[in-house]
Amino acid sequence: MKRFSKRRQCILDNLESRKDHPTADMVYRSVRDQIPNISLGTVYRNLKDLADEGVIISFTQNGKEHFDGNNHPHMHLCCSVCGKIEDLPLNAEKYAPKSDPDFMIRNVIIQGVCSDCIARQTEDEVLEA
Amino acid sequence: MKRFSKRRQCILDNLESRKDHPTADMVYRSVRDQIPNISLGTVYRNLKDLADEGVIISFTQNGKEHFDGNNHPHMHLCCSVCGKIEDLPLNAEKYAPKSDPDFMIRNVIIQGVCSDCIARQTEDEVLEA
DNA sequence: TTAAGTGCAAATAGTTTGCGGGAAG
DNA sequence: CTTCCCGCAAACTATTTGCACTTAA
Repeated sequence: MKRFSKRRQCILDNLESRKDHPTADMVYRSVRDQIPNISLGTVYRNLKDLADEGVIISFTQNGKEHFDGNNHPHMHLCCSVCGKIEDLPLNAEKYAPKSDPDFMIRNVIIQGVCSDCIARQTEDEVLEA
Repeated sequence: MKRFSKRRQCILDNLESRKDHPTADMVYRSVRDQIPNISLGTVYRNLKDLADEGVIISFTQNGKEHFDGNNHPHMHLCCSVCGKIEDLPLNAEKYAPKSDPDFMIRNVIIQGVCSDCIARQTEDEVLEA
């Protein structure tokens, strides 16, 4: 049976209290304030368990796994240039796939380039010319 | 200037001709039929370049990068249990994020559990009880 | 008491990169 | 020629895991 360990609780509290979308390493560094001898492996193990149980959300961006303690249905807008991750409200009906209407949606990720980075890229091209 | 190398062309052709969403290793194994001495590093390099140029799409699922030669706007429905990846039509206008209407959408990923896996999980729970 | 959790360090998996040789323009 | 591309193997990064020891229940 799953236990209610101090570390697990601390990791979950940390994740739920922040509004960014940290990686395992970011959670590790933050949680050491409260539990200085916690190990990175433990952080990875607990985050993985919590994600498998559906308590938290996880998704990969730029080769790194990011975690989100907010498990209300919402979307993630991700800019592949600057790496910014932003929350968006989710209209679940809108996304319900016709091919599998019972598909249980856990997370929706919109990947692309944000308007700031589009502007920056256009500038760069002008400079090159 | 970017060259039009035989390997790059072969990798792109391979990707465009298939309707699955292969990993670098899957492309590598398939492309060796035509170019037996091609190296895995070359496949990685070219896939990365093509993705950076926006010629192909890439996204990470279950810790592995998947590639898609179909760059018409569409979504990916991904089951985190069985790993199935399915294409869905996308109406880009409809999904334009309100917080950044000019955001250039490259890919939309819907993560969750497909109905087959939901059914299988329910079965398992009955067996456990 | 005892099964689950943890720290530590080693192992793994996927991907990237430096370099000398090879090919395209 | 000269610049980019490739094969190869080593390097790197993020993540997982085995084991002896703790801790929650």
